[in-house]
Amino acid sequence: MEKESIPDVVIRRLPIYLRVLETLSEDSYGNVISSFKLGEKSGVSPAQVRKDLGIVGAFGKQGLGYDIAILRNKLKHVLNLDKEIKVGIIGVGNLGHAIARYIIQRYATERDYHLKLVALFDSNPEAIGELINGVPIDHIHSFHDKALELGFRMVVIAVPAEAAQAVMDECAIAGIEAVLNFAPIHLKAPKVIRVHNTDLSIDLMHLAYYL
Amino acid sequence: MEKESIPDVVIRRLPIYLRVLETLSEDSYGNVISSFKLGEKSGVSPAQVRKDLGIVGAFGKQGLGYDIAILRNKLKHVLNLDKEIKVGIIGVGNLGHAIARYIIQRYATERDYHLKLVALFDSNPEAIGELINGVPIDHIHSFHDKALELGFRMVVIAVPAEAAQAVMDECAIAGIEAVLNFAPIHLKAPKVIRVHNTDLSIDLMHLAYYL
DNA sequence: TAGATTGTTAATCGATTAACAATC
DNA sequence: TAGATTGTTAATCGATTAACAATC
Repeated sequence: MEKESIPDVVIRRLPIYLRVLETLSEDSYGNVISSFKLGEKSGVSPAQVRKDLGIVGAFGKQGLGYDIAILRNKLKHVLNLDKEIKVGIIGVGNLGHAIARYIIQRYATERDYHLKLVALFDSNPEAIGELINGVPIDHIHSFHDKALELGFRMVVIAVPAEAAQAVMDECAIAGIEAVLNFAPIHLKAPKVIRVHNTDLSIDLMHLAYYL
Repeated sequence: MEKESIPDVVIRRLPIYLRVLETLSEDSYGNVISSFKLGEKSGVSPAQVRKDLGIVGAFGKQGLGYDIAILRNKLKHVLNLDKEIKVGIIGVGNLGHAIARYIIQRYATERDYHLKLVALFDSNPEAIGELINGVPIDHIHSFHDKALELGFRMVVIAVPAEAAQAVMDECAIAGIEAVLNFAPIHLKAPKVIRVHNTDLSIDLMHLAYYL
């Protein structure tokens, strides 16, 4: 249960399990799912599922499986998703726009979706003030103030590669703790910030190998 | 050099190395980069870089490092990126739109960007016929015909979760070989199709653990 | 009870790191 | 030559899989 004791590979699979459980949740209380079925719907082996769940302290019943509602709550708790998580987006171009709308829409339509978009930033003066589903675009200069005012600690970076390191440096100063980086560049960050990267082109190039 | 002999973890890092080399390429021929510098700019250890490059058959010179132009070409060749790769997108909502524009824009502005968007598909009759930077949106019903006609073997799925498995089944029938899936669901596919998944919500939930 | 499925251990497999002789 | 950096091996580390006793 200690932070350091759960390997990142395991943490990475928890949201996948959670996603499966969420699609099952209508008919849930008292209901049960086996590691076989959960694994099948997650693309993970049954043994792996049981190992992962054991590691995070989620246990089932022999002969039956895991109680869906209990498991769902447990996974949410481990992932910090039992409280609302505020997110800011820096860079509101094509991709930033799409990401913003995606998060806002899921928050609006799914009870129990705990990611809330609270701020948008861009450097283009033309864009400042524009509302995306009610959330205004602020100038990047006000990032530090807004971060403190609104209290978000998670940020999505969707600016061009050239601007990304400067943005990351700003994040570090503002005390941001987690960054999802869509800019196609490896960012330097203090160790206290957790950075994950995702890059469409890299994914496509990776796939190209298998053609 | 045999397909089966290069582990996927290694393949996954090659586009990252390539991305770094690309930013260096202006002043390249005859120029050289060490595993230390390449590793630093990639977020990978120097030992790892040397191991990876050795595995794919890219070699440097002791005391100097790797010739940038030669290494770039080698990596492109290994990744199949020395030929043009045609890509289709299924699902042209927010995300599909953004992905389409991103690929088209990079293809238009970067010499040496070998991913070419050749087709877009959606099921919404309102969208059919619309052009995105010159590429028309076709009805999903014509997917099979268009895939054969245009000859693309790589597809991005950006439809809602409910529609994704049916789309994947269509891909299998049409002989698609590589799929990048943005739908938040684990898709079943024949083993001959390589499927990679990317899901914004899962990335954010993963990060939430570290808050 | 009989059948099913867990939780956990041990075995296997694979990836990363360290180290250094070779050599440019 | 002296300094730098590769290529590769061996050691370490960590993750996955198999198997099965425990037990619902």
